Amino acid sequence: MLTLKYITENTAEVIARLAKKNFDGTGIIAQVVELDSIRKTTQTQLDSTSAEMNNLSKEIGMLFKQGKQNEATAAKEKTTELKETIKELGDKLAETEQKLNDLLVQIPNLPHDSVPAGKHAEDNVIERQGGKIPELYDGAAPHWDLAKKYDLIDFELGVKISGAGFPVYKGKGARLQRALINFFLDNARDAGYLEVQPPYVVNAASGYGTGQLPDKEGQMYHCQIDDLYLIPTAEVPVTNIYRDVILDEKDLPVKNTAYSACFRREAGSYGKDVRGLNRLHQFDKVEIVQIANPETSYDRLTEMVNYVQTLVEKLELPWRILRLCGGDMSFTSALTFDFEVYSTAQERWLEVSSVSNFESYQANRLKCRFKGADKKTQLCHTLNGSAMALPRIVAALLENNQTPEGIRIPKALIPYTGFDIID
RNA sequence: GGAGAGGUGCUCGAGUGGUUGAAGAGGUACGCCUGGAAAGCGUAUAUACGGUGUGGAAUCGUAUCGAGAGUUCGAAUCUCUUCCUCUCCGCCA
Repeated sequence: MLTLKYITENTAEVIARLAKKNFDGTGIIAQVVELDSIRKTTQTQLDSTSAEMNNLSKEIGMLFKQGKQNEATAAKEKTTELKETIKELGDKLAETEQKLNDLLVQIPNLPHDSVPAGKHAEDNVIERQGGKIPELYDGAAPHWDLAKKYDLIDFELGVKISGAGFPVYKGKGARLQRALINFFLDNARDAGYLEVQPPYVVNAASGYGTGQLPDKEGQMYHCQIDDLYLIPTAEVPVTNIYRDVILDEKDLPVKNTAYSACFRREAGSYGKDVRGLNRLHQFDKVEIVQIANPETSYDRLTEMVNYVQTLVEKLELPWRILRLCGGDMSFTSALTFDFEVYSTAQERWLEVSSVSNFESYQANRLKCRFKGADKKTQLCHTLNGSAMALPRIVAALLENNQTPEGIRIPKALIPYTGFDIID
């Protein structure tokens, strides 16, 4: 969330910038400002009353030590009123802070200046593109047909075992998955990311830390008995490594990568968007995360985007990078680039990666800070990106590389698959 | 799952009701000392919020000894709840 201080010191600017995200902040910001001033005066009153109480307690202690029982007992009587005041002020402060927090979590992150205005996906700006869209032979098929033809993925079997959206990968289909995971992890390692294996279930505190809770609770699977959530992305456990942590400035940027299965309930999505591998309840993804110095976080973002670009290039897929407009960006992001690859048989672009700078929005919730030479602690910037999500990559690989003889594997991937064609 | 022990600052470790934000040690930083280094000596070394205040600073108050609630004039110290760790037993990939 945004910091209270920034909001109250830059109200006009905050409201103006929120408008780019199509968020009318006029009312809520006014409420925040008012509650904050109540909070401050209450805090001041509480502090001075507590100070009075502390002094009185010390006096009483001294009096008892000196054996002046009567004076001590007399002094005790004075504390009753103070106690009540402290209780009242404390309750008021807690209540005010709760209200403030409830408001703050409803305010989205401020978009970066370079974010284009716009309301929908059509308003996103194509940053650059590359690769070649192949011409398919007569009789070329969408990936769900190819998956069946070559017995790579069994969607019906997944329905029997779990339900829709939980496919079973088989044979070369399963090996292709494993190859891609290793390919992505090895590349990330070579790019300087430390590989970590995080838990796939997280507690509520972690969900709050990265912003899935409280508003997007319905998107995660919840194990009620243990009050744990299945992760929708490795971003959640990996970023939460740095919750309540004060890093040393010289250790920045922190670069982590992780493979994980991801679980998303995605309630209410039906139709062609969810056909085949386009949208699943469980899928595999390799994530990259950086914790950065605010001064250089946009350099880090560029670095991450360039890195992801090398992946789609090595996979020989037709790709393009979109700079998301204000209306299409996530709640928590300040600037997001989406990667899309072209799915030739479906004749549509598929989102395979989203790389974002959250600036201090997540870090504020996480309390992820760093301390530099000046001894001051300040919030880090957090960034993350998919590098990459497997299902749509697989969809595009199958469709774009199909030939009458079989599906050919891109060169860079062959050392990982151990085969060069699916036939 | 059963029985027991414990959770204190960057680390170790004292502390069973009263100037304890917290002894002592270690680590780290700066200074002194030295031809240089070690040793030695000195100083500093948490976070948040609030007040006063500044060019940067500084300074005062409040809170925090796993978390939450309670007893008390006063709690790291007592009570309750909860989370976690360790040891032994059981179960298990």
